[in-house]
Amino acid sequence: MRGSASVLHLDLDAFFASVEQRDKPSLRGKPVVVGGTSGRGVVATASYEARAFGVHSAMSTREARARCPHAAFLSGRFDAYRETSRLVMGLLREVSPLVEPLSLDEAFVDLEVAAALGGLDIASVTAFGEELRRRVCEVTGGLTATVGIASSKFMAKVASELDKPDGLTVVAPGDELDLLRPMSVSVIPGVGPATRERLRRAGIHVVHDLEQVSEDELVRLLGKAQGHGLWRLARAQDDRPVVAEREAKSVSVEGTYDTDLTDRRLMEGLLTRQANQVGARLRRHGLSGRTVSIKVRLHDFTTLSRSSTLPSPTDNGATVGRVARSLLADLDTTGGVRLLGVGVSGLADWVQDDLFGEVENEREEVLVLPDAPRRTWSPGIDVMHEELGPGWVWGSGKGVVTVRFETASSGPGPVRSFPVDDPMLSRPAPVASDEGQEAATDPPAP
DNA sequence: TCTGGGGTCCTAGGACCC
DNA sequence: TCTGGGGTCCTAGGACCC
Repeated sequence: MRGSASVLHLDLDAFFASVEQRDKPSLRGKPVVVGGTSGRGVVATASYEARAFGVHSAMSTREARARCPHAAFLSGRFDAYRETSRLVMGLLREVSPLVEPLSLDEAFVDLEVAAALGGLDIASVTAFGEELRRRVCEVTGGLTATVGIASSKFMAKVASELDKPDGLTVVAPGDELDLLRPMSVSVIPGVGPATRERLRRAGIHVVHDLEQVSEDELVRLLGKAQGHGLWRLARAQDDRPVVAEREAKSVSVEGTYDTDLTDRRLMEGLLTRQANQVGARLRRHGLSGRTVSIKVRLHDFTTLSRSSTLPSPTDNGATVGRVARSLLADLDTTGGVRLLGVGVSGLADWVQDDLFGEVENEREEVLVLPDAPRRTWSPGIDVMHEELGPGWVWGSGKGVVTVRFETASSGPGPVRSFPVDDPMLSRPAPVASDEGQEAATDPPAP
């Protein structure tokens, strides 16, 4: 905890949904839900208009549809979110060299090293925060952000929760405990449903209760790391620095399927494809890793993981796939599998020279996947019509795709329907996804 | 027809080494 | 014959975060 309010936390409000409302004028002021739109999807972000109907993150999309049937349900455009995030992070780095992104829509900024800041008194940091919010809105084409400023990361994050959306809260040094004491223990990062329940059983509900418990008692209750950490945070003691560069520790791809898988050959084919995506991603970031893991979620939601560590790191999708399939071979999947995933950890930030040419003949790969539809019209994605111009998919089904023709700068536009295979209609090429790259960058068959 | 995807960190036990 | 520690690596699972 510092002597001045010099840690800033910025949170873009309802980020995914707000990007959609910016780019789709007909959705402004309306409930928008971004997330998985198929059978087992969950909500990633709900606009505030949808939250008014009780829709929130992590809720199943089915439940969200029941609560707010008239909302627009969109599958998400991650290229657009990444691009908008890039603009915001760039702006933050202009105001301070020390910026720690937490996700696409959140970051800490260290104000102690910020340029153009008169002082770290309350009036100065408040003015700074307001100016930053104004510039975020400007650079993103109208998105709002909520800012919290305080003497530590923990308190800055708590502060940014207090006046959402489109708000600013500064916690003056010295006021931390008065603010914290009456709050639920779940304001503390790391206290989720399981920890909250253990604390509840011990009669600990709010931060003030936590403060009364000895450090030894907390360690006994929650374990070493969490016990010590919680004891400190309950006293607003937090000296974690803002860290600009954090290196990735793992890379993974997983998927949940609409119906449970029972065919082992199909599972192997899916793992193989995921392994190739992991390999492509490793190579794109100049990484390689030694430990290959698979994740298998059974029909009853029990989740298994298996891993195997190689003698030297790899970024080769075929190698990852071979290990992944052999790990699957040891698991009993009778009853069905709802999720499969492949990951690589133990990363090295160097690519190993392939001196021996990967003596692997992987071209007998089990590719028994059903042909993917040539074009899929997920709700919300951008499309281009040769005569009508740019628009977005409103919905599709029964061989018809419905498009609304509008852009961020056009005002609400008209809706038209087309056959799904209409040659006039196309999807703009993705910016930099894993799709289609893995096959081309795998080593050729001997 | 409950329950995503991409991550991080921690714990605990066993192997292995000194 | 019996008795040690400590440290590191690996594996599986769980909690948590956005």
